[in-house]
Amino acid sequence: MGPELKSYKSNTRKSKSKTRYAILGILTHRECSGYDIKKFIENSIGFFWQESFGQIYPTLKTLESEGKIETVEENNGDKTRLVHKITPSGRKELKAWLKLPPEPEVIRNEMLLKLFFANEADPGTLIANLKKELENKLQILNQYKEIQTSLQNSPKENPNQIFWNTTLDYGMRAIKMEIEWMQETIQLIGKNYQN
Amino acid sequence: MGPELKSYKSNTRKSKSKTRYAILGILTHRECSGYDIKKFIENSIGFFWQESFGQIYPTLKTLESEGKIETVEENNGDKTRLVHKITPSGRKELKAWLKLPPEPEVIRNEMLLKLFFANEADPGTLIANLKKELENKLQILNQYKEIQTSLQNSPKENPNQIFWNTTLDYGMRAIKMEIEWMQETIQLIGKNYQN
DNA sequence: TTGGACATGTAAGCCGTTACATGATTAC
DNA sequence: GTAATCATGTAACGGCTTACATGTCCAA
Repeated sequence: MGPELKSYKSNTRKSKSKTRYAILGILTHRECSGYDIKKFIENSIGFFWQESFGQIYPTLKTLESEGKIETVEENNGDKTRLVHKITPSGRKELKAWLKLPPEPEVIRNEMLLKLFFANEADPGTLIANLKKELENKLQILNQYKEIQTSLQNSPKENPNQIFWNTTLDYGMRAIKMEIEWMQETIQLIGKNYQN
Repeated sequence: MGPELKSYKSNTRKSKSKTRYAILGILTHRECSGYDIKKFIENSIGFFWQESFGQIYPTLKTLESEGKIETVEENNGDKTRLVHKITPSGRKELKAWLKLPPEPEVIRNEMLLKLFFANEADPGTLIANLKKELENKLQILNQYKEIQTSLQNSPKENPNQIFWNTTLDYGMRAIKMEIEWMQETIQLIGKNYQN
């Protein structure tokens, strides 16, 4: 029973997974089931953050065992929902994480990789794929507009509003930049092949 | 010795790793050692693609065993370099991959995740972190200018030039967009806290 | 009655970083 | 002489997607 049994673990977390923080953050907003969390992610932060059930459910178990959340079974009829609430300890951990500067991201953009090597590609397919990609981005822009609506439908006086707006603004700018770049790039490359 | 021994494997590749294509693409440009490949990635496509030695060396072995590249030992003195060349079979696989539309990316932006939950954050730290991030981005913009120089120092008549330029143009636009967004967001949030 | 949404979970297996191991050469 | 760069590799481990498994409720 020496001091090595004390949880010095909490100071030395080397885990890189941020799933727990995404969950804790959502639970500050409202109590949720795992299923709700997935839905919330999809229609609010889905354009810059994704989680699968395979991550969410086990993480919820872990968070409960650590006392960061409290889980209550909610029954109506035969149907069971596990509703999770953040605890003071969980909120503390979230706040501590929010203070840390974000870690550098590993970025992998397959479209750019293909374009970089496009001298080996078939010109017709290249341009067709870029146009397809442009269509995708235009559709995504529409999805953003839906998220915008969904975020603005939250109650007035929502103290999150300014942060949700700036976050979404980032996404809007990013997608618009991509659309402009694609339109110009398709033109430029098309012109290049005509000569 | 039935037909099941034939390499139908090549049609059913389920692997998601694109390391092999990055390597094959680079080897169309020039023959390289694994070390060279890492360097090339760092100072040309590093802003949208990263690979570690732990991926590169084993993938080179695999590619050689599949006949997609040929490896020759180059000795001077005690020093040994393994120089890899792409084979016709390797080039064929690269071309086939280039035809496929890029797969949807999983995007995870920790900065945006933190901003989204920033109502739980300490305002001072939040703004300090955003400013730090802005400094990072300004530095990255400078790195892009170095890559620009490095890419333009390739021999004239480089048929890759147009693709390298458009790729870099994407990066430049992206980073400029981020810088503008950060400057405005820092202002906006700062103003918000004063009231 | 059938499909879709709600709801929770597990397990396999790939992917990729990181740390480790080793050694030569070059520049200061 | 010593630090940085060149050079090649392996192994552990964690992270995450995907597929699978199971069952309810509701609407068309």
